[in-house]
This record gives sequence, structure tokens and C-alpha cells, in this order.
Amino acid sequence: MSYLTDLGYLALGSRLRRLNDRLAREGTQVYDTLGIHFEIRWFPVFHLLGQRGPSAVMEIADTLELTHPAIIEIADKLSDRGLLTSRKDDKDRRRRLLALTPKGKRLTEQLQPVWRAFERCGREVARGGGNDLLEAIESVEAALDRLPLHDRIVDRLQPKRVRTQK
Amino acid sequence: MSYLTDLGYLALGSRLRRLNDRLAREGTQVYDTLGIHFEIRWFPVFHLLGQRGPSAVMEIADTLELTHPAIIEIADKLSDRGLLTSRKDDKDRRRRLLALTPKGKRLTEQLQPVWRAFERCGREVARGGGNDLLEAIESVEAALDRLPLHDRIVDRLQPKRVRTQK
DNA sequence: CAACAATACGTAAGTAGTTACGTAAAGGAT
DNA sequence: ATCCTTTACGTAACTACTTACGTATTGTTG
Repeated sequence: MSYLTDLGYLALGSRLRRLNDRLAREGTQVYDTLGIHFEIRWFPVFHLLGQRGPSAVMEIADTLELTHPAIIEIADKLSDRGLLTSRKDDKDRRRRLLALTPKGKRLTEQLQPVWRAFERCGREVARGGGNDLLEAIESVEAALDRLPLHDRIVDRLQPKRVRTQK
Repeated sequence: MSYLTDLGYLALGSRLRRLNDRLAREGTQVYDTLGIHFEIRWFPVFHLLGQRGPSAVMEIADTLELTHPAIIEIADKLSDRGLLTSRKDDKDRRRRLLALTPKGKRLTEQLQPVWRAFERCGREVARGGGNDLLEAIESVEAALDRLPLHDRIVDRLQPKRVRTQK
């Protein structure tokens, strides 16, 4: 039992981050072992472009729930490696459409079985002991949607107020 | 159903990060609302020093499963705010012992009820729908201890090999 | 006990994101 | 058609960490 474990729900954030780091490290190792130069942070963008075809920066950012500077950074890297190109949208010249190059498309093909293995093994690991990590995350998100943690805590500490103002 | 939700176990990392960000944001808001200048990242260090008394940098880093530069950064901030002091360990002059100042101790006292509320509400939120987030995290960590994700995936993709080499 | 290895700490630079801010293009109201 | 607002994108700076590396001590061993 580590100190963090003892802290229980007080260290939920640390635990989430630690698990995330661990999964990221192991994911990175998989591509390394397979000798494929691919970074795990590229995955959502790559997957999206493979599925939807050319997409604008903000469109991708909104879909993946990241900010647009993050997408631009990933796009620049992918572009450097010749996996992605971009062009101005003729209908709306503010928008820049990102698309996979033929090389990028070949890589998505090559990665299909790898991603399937990630999915299977992720499921295998995330389920166990009567708890499903993904379901647990979803139920926490749903609980927070009903009433944010902030309100729960402040209401508990200041029970006089009927409702806390935003 | 968002795109990330559709990705399921493939986007586990994104989901963990997103939830972590959300909890962090809401935690920060609580201290803001209460008018207490306290950053959530200070918590583990603060809690540890309150409980164990003066501790060396590496000792804290190991206990909290962070690296020593992270501890130093937090310590510098706490020191600037007059909540923490440090002195060289006389037994081992390489070590620097961090300790709460009287002001720091008063703050821990003030924060006790807040932390209790965090614990209660964290538990309330993390449990639900038959899944406990903390238990789910622990069972995933246990599964990874038994066999890392890397090995599971590589074994699945290269079933010829009896065991993958490190 | 001298020499070498190991440990503690400090600092710099990297990482994967964010917020903040500026510019260009598009859309809407009059 | 003009003015104002909104949207898309680019870039800079911040955040909360990490790894890498250098120096000061301490421990170990021949």
C-alpha cells in the first residue's frame, strides 16, 4: 500500500495521471517493438482523417476534444514526416483542410491489425474484478454532469446556502 | 456519443486525461470559491509534510511517485508563499529537509474540513452504476503488473514467439 | 585511506497539452 | 455596401510534469 493508495479518493487525480502515463509508455513501446515510427498522440488525428477524409483544423479539434493548437502541432509533425498534407478550403478560405498522403494511407492500413490488438488488449485489461474502467469513467462523468464536484463540496461545506452561485 | 466515446478502449488515454483535467479544474474552483489560495498540486506534498513532519526532497518524491524536480518546484512555490522552509540535514549534508512553517501548519488545520469534503464527495462521485473508479484503476494496475499491455499486444500480433524479449 | 560508485539535489531542456492574443476571412444587419 | 461580430487559424507563452546532466556528499572496497 503506497501513500497515494492510502489517500484514496483524495489522490484520484494522481492515480488517473499515473495510469495514463503508464498506458502511454506501454503504447509507445509497442510501436517501437514493431519498428513502426508512430507516436501515440498522433492516433486520434490519424484515425479521424482515415475515416472521414480531409477535415479542417477546428473540426478535428472539436471532434477530438482538444484545442486547435494541439491539432496544429500534431499536423506539423505528420506533415514533416510526409504523412499529411494540407490545403486551403476553396469554399471558406479561413479553413485549412488536412488530409493523409498516400504514404499516410498506407500506414493506416499497416496499423489496422495493431489497433485491433490495442482494442482487444485494452478491453481485456480494463475489465476485471467486476469493474470496467471505461464504464467507471463514464459513470463519473455522468455524475459530474448532474452536479459538479465543486458544487457538491461547497454545498457540503456551506450548507446554509440553498444553491451556490456560478 | 462523441467520437472519443466511439473509439472505446482505443481512446482510454484520452478519456483518463480528460477526466483528470476536469477534476483538476473543479478542485481548483473549490479553493477559489472558498477564497483560500491553495493549488491542488500542492496537496500531496502538504499532506505528507503535515503528517510526517520534515522530510527530504527525494524521500517525498519517492513517496508521492513524482520526480524530485517536481517536488523542488512545488517546494519553491510554497516557500515563496511562506508556507514551507528548508534546511540542510546535519546527518547527511546532501539532503535538504522540507518542513511546514507555522503559517503552513495553520493552513493545514484550516484545510482539514475541506479535504474531508473532497474525500466524501470524491467517493460519492467515483462510485456509481456498479463501478468504482478507484477499484477499476487498481484492477487495471494489477492486470498490467501481471502482464504489461506491451507484451499482451505484441504476443497477440506475433504469436510465433513464446515470449517476447525485453 | 584513496579511489570509485552511488545518492541527493539543482538546473536546463523537452513534452503534451493549455490559455491568450492577433490577423484574416466570412456572415449578418441595416 | 459598410460596419460589426464571429469564426478559423497561427503563434507565443504558460503548466505540470518529465528526462538528462552536473556537482556535492556519502558509502564502499581493495
